[in-house]
Order: sequence, then C-alpha cells, then structure tokens
Amino acid sequence: MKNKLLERVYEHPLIHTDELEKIMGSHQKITFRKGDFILQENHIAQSYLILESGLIRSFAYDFNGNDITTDFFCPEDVVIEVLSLFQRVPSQENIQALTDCIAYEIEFNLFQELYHSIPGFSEWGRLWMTGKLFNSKQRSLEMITTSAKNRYQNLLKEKPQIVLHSPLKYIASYLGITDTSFSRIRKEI
Amino acid sequence: MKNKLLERVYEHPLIHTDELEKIMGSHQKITFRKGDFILQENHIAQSYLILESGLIRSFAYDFNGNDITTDFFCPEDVVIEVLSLFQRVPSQENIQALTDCIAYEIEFNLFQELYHSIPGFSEWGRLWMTGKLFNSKQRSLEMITTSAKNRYQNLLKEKPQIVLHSPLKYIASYLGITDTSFSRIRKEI
DNA sequence: TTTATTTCTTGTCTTATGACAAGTTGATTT
DNA sequence: AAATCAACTTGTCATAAGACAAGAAATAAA
Repeated sequence: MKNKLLERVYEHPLIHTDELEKIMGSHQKITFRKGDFILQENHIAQSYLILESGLIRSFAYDFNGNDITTDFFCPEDVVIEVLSLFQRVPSQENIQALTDCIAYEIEFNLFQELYHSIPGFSEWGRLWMTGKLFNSKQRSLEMITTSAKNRYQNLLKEKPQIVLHSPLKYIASYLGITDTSFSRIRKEI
Repeated sequence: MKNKLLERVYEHPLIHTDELEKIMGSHQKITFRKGDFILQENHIAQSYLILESGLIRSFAYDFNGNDITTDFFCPEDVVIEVLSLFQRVPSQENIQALTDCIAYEIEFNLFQELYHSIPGFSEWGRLWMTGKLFNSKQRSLEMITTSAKNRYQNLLKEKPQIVLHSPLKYIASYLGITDTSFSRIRKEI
C-alpha cells in the first residue's frame, strides 16, 4: 500500500531505486479523524504529508473574518503549507481533515537532508513546485475569466471526489461565492 | 550598476562571494524597446531576466480571445515564465516590454549548471519559488475576498510604478475587470 | 429517539460589474 | 499639420452575485 503510493508520487527519471527506498523509508504512517487539524494558523509547519485516503482542505480567514477555503487535497496529493514549511514562518492557513484520513508524513529535517543529498530529489522538488505554481496561476486566471457556474462545472469534472465528500459551504468559498449563490447555481444544473 | 543590482537580487546567506561572482558573470546585458516581445506564446523559454529598468507584463488569451494581463514585472524582479523554462514546454503566456527596458539575461543551461553546483543557489531558487507561489496564492485569495476597487487601491500602494507606466486597459484585465468598470472606479477616487 | 446544531435552500431586495455603443482625448505616423 | 489609430470616458440597460432573513433538511449529540 504505502510503497505503491509513494512510488507513484515520487516517480522521477533521476531518482534511482535505492534513493527511492531511502525516501520512502523516511515517511511514517499517520491517521486523522474527521475534523482534526493537521496544521493550525500561527504555527510553523514541521512536516508534509502524502495523502493515501480521505479529503483535506486548507483555509484562511479574510479581512472580514470569513472562513475561505484555499485548497482541497485528495489522495496522492502532497499536503503542505509551502511558505510556512520552507521559510520557517508561522502559517497563515489552517489545514483540516474533512473525513477520516490515512497519510504518510515526512519531517522537514529529513526532507532537507534528502533534498541536498539526492540530486534527483531536488529536481523532483523543483518540478513539483513548478506544477503547484502553475495550478495557482491557473486558478487566478480562472477566477478572472470564467463565471462561478463554470468554475463549479470544472471542479466537478476535475475533482468530483471533493463535491462528494465536502460540505457545500466549503466548496462555495473555494469558488469565491456565498453558499447562497452556490445553492442557486446547483439548482440550475 | 549591473553588480549592485544582481547582488541585491541574489542575496542569500548560503551564497558565498566567489559563487556570487560566478553567478553574476553568467548574466549578459540585454535591452528591449517598448512593445518588444521577450517571450512569445508557443515558444519554449530559454532564459530568464533580472530587470534593471522599465516595465514588463505577461499576458494570455482567455477562452473568448480577450487579452488578460497575468503579471507585471518591475525593476529587481525576475522576469520568467517558470513553467515553460523549467518543464521545457511551450509557453501559454506572452511576455512583453511596456517601456524601453534594460535587463540581465541568463541562459537556462548556465542556470542549470549553477543550480546543481552551488548549494546556496538551489536554496535561493527554492526560496524564490516559494515567494512566487505565495504571491500567486495571495492574488487568488484577493480575487475572492476583496472588491475590484480595493484590489486597485492595493496595487496603487504596493506597486505605484505600474499605474504610472502601464496603459490602463492592461491594469484593468489584471484586476479582473473591464476597462470600462476600471474607468468608473478611478473616477470615484 | 428526541433534541440540538449545523448545513442547505429559498425569497426579496440591493449592488457591482458587464455588454454594447458613442464620443473624446491623446499619441503616432506620414 | 493632417490623418489615423489606440486609449480612455461616459451613457443606458442587463445580469450575476451579495446581504439579510426565515425556514427545511440533514447530521450529530444527548
């Protein structure tokens, strides 16, 4: 189970078998119950997770105190608050399990060692980060160029698991609308 | 001129003086005239720039063929299309000079060598990327949580140079509104 | 099972922004 | 200097989404 998952996540041409073993060995199984916090605001992240099963969201509070979902994490995703983990600063975001979860955790120190000792791993890291940045930019663009209704339809197509397992109000804030508007959009479809 | 600029941009505790010299030596001066393209859609980026003077924007076309400004670059910024440069894929974005510009360019191959031979440089790279991702996420959040008027006022405060030197229609699309609405918002202020 | 709490839906009214069109201003080219 | 073109403003009307409030449904707790 564990190895299959991690092999898929860390697949990269420059990571050799023995290195992959070392990387996989640095991950520890960890479980969460629905509602558990994986990272809390103002704390400094000390690890990241590879999610095996379950659904997780990250959220922050806007200037008005509204809880805004910033991201969802599905199985095979890397569950991380990049800024807090890599810049060693307190997180502005919370990360919370929306369902019971099984995941594999790696400590920052261990990650850091591997990152510097395995060239393929730092390449993997840069590629992963590039992809993350790409997604974030796509999301900004989407917020500008398409309607809330279309954004919802895209989400339905891309990540249907989210819609099945998350309370709708969290999806609404992720889409940038109120739960009221979201309810009306859903009725139309 | 050149060294002062590059020293500021590449400042990092793990980059030593001799290494910094090597990095700086890998940059070549390059100039652009207002309107010049630095990177065109469907081409693969081969280098990035450190901007010394001038203003640059990146833009993409939405599903409707509208030109949407995705970012502005000011002096001391790294002018780059991350996805195209690091994943060696054709760019979906264009990068264009809005004024005459002076910049220092580094080729991908040279960058790659430095990235792998200077540990401090790959740390610098990861930090820089982290900051870039942070900005992108902030922007998404801002698109959700604040009005176009507030977004404009933030931009005015954070990067007034942009408002001074860019045609307003490009700022409008960056803010996610039409030039018409933008004109009305400006009148209010 | 009953109660309590959270989540979701619906109604009414308001508001920010868009679509389209016409006119102005300003810049660039010849 | 004229002519041309791009950038900006303004008017009218349409529409997506928000604010607020009340109620229904679903979930969790007792």
